[in-house]
Amino acid sequence: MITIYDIAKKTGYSPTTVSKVFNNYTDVKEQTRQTILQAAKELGYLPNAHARTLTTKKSWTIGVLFVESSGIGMQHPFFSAVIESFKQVAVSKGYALMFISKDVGGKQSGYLENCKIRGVDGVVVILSDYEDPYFKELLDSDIPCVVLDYETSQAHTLYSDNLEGSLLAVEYLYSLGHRKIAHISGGINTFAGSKRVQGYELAMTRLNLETKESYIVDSAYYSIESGYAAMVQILDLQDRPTAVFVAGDHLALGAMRAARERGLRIPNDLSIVGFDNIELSQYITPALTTIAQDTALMGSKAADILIHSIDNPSQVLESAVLPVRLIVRDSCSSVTNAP
Amino acid sequence: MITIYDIAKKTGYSPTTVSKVFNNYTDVKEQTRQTILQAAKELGYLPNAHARTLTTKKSWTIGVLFVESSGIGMQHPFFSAVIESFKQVAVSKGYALMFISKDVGGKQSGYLENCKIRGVDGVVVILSDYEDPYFKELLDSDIPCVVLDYETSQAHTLYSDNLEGSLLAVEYLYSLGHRKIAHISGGINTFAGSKRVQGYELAMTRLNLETKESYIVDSAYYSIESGYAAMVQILDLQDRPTAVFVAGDHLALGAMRAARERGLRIPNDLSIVGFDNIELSQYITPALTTIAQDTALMGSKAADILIHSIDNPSQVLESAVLPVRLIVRDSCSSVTNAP
DNA sequence: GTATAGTTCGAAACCGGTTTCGTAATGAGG
DNA sequence: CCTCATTACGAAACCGGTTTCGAACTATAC
Repeated sequence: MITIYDIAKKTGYSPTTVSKVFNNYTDVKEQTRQTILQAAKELGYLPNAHARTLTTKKSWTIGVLFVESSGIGMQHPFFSAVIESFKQVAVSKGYALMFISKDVGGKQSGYLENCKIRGVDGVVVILSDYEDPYFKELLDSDIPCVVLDYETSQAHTLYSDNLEGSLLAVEYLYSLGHRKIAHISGGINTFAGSKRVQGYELAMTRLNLETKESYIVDSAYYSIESGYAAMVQILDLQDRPTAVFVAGDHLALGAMRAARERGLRIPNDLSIVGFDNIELSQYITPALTTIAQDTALMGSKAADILIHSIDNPSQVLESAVLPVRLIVRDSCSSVTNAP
Repeated sequence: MITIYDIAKKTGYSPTTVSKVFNNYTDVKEQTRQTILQAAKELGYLPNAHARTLTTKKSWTIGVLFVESSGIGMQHPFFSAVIESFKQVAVSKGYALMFISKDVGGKQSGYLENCKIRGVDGVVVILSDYEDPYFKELLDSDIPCVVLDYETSQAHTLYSDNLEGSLLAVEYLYSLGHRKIAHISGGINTFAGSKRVQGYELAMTRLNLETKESYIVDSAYYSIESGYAAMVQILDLQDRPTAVFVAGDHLALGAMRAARERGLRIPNDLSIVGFDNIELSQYITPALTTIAQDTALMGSKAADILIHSIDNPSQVLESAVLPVRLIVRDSCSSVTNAP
């Protein structure tokens, strides 16, 4: 491995001067700078990030804390879309992304511990379970964090306007003539899930619609199976709804399947609105009407906030709620006048 | 930050001895070991990975080189599934994953350069374009690499039996009575794509079926749009096939849409077999019959191979081809006897 | 009591950089 | 020609660990 000492030896300058060249110090003559740069190129010198980090305390590494309960991890389309967008701006600013896990080498140790050992400059957090004590431990620390899809006063936060999304969905169904609108929730124990339920309830009362308790069925996960089970429950109702607002596209997929198996046609017999606008939603039949989150914006904005916070360790916490939009496709129809 | 020097000061032992405790040296008395461990716990000591890496030359970090041409990166379901599985075993063995990018801080520099600067112990590579000169540069280096979905004599490799997959697909269609079977390729410039074409051709000749040139249409990417365009081309053919083996599920999605828009019913008028078994494929209607790769196995095996290669830097290159299997769903039907 | 072997510990060098601070060389001004 | 301010450079300490090697100390054998 070529070090600055090798360059120093070759050029006759000291390691100090060589270091200064790479750090753009002004107190080095232009000519010597060129000489050193030239020698570095000839020798194929590459800086050693670990050595630099050791002295500067800056690793140019951002930790990615990215866990979701079902364990599919990176395969989760929403999560991975956000991280991909995050990564692009982080890389452009010189940071590398490193996955943070709970245990290192088989030994359980916690996220914070890992972050400290690895010396990350900041962490972007995207979890499905924000009750995790190891996550809280990280939050309580002084490592800059931006947490997504969650609300807390302890870190920078960024989330979509889930409430508004629910309003859009329910109002849209209302505008189509639906009055009996049910909701399949994505788990009120999750931040987004609870916001979406809230939004549903708010919309219903605003529209002067009765919010029956039986019309809200809570599914534990955002999985297709959960959606299926939830829809079965709804279809067994005495007073069946004409439309269902489902808190996630995966859930909606399962819900649609359940409806179909019961012989219901979508959208003719039952209208469905999803949430998330995952890639699949446009390719299924009928294409799913859904609420889209701006994952690209969330990722890039998260990176901006985090990096800014790393550069300026001020106390002010930034927080933003991102706009959502309704994407109308084919899974909803006007309610017929026929009984 | 608490260092071993702090522990040394507190316990009265030397930093050397403290270090030895954490590295399980045998020449330290059990009692002093306990004393030091106790002090470490009380002080909240955490090792500094960068300092350790600096001397040991081992970073306990594995680089993830993960790019695909359409730029969706992590959102690619196959890629992300493999990496997720890879990550699990890597983490369990004490490694952290770090994304390797081509440029650092806006400056283009190449993968190899990044790997060296960051001092990764090895790299797992999964690309759609293996012609990238920066990738070749990495291959030529002495950094342990395991490359997925590709074949090369310069690194450990791991890929699915694409050829066999094509055979399975075509033979299945044949068994259903199809004789006019077309193929939408996923780009012969990609490793998997070319293998799948080869497999298609091999199957056709084995079955004594004529392989018309017009029956193979090459699509540049594995995108839905490409599949759509390719299918349009096929449907314009004089002698239209009764079945199409499509080299990717995304392509198949586009192909199915094109067929549907032309008024063809699947599977009644046209049978389709896909490749990859992405999550969507089971939820579309008709559910897609496809060839499944074992992504979990690929990821975990890749990790095993790479880590073994890091631990034993021998010259022998491992290579494995992973089994695929046909997943029969609803997108194929027997060919009718009617003309 | 001495020789020998085994146990336990620490001094010091090293990994590859950064940064402070001092100094020599250079140039400007009078 | 002398003073003073700049400019250009380097010695040395430091970041937080690891590792070699020698020394001191203890235990065992004779």
